[in-house]
Amino acid sequence: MRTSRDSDSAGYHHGDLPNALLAAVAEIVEEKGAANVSLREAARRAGVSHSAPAHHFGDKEGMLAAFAERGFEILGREMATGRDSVVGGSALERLAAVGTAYVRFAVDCTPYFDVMFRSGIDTPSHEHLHACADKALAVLIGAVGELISEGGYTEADPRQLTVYFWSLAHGLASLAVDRSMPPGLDELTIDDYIAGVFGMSELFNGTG
Amino acid sequence: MRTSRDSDSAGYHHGDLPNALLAAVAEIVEEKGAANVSLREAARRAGVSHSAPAHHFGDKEGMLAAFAERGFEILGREMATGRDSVVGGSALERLAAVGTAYVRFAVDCTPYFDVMFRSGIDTPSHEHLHACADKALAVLIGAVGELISEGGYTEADPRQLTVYFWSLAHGLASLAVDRSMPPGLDELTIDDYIAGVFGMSELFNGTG
DNA sequence: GCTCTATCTTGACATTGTCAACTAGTCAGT
DNA sequence: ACTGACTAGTTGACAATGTCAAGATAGAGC
Repeated sequence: MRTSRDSDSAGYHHGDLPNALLAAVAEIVEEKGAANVSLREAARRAGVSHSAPAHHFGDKEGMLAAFAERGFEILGREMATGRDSVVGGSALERLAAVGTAYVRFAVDCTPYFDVMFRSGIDTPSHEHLHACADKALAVLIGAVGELISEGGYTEADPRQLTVYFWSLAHGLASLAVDRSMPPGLDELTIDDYIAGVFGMSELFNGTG
Repeated sequence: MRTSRDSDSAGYHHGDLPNALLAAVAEIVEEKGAANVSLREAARRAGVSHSAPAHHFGDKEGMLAAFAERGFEILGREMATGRDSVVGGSALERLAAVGTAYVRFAVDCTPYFDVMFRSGIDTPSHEHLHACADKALAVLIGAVGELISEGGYTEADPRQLTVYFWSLAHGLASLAVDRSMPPGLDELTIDDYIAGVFGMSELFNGTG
């Protein structure tokens, strides 16, 4: 009978309900914020009954967790792409590119960022989500590792350095996402701040 | 008739309902997370009817905004106290103390931090809240200003430097609050990371 | 006394998350 | 082709929530 769903997608009744639901989630977060996502609204937009989502995601947190997983996959890809786009550069430049990709992801894909980090979802309690998060962050950890081995920061604690860069990227991302800069600070663009913040890191010149 | 409310507090029926409600909010956020705060639950804990909160805070967001205002007041005080606790130190040391207070606030007063930054509340649309936020951040901005004037960073853009330190503090605070450090990173304590992250800043030695 | 106003209560309504029971397609094995 | 099992989705119900309108209550000012 193939309901209203138009075309090709394979599957049983709907076609590909999980994807349709997650697409709806993205819409809703964009329109009304991560706090106002509801299972029923997502179901409505996907054209199914109000309790269909539960069969795929269990409950509301499950749906948000699935959405967040996609976010971490995208984030990981973007960071890797950023890193690889630096050819012939230093380890510090590659690390800055990873950080830049992190912030750009938050700004360009705010719905994902919001659900991943600011929706109150308990990441560690969702096994697969937790693994996705670790996998994405491995890109950043790897870039820090390269900085240590190639950049001569042999005395630095890799954990400290990782948290330093991660904090920098995550903090700037958070500030950029809710554009509530104090007066005077909103004159510069996000890109200015990205360049400025990661440019500061260039003051590290192997003396650490 | 003075209902169940026991003692001294002044006022009409309840005594001091706004304070009682905000105290209830703190409890609820601590127990069930910022996403699970409800007007009715707060009313229940304060011993009033389910729609009493609306008369003080308008709606749910209004209640969270009032709670967040308190958070910004505390945060501002804590940062100022941190700054003033450094006697005879450099501007950079005072700035590091401000940042440390920021992170400690997030860790020690997580309910406030969560509602202020991660509850989906739209700060700019709440005038008084916005002012409170600006006032608190003025402490950080001031400390950056001192760094520039006293520390010899005359070529640095104060906006860039502010966002740099703010990102660092806010990012570490966020990471610390949801303790989802990747494997290996959770061996160090929050205090280790605070010291490490703000210690990196000491690599800035007036050459910027 | 009386009125006025701030404070709080009651009752209602639509929306939500979740659960149990049910229906409808689809496939494997015979 | 028939049966049974399984997957996908529906229907109906329930308690909880945010919000609104209307009423009740208590203190202030006169």
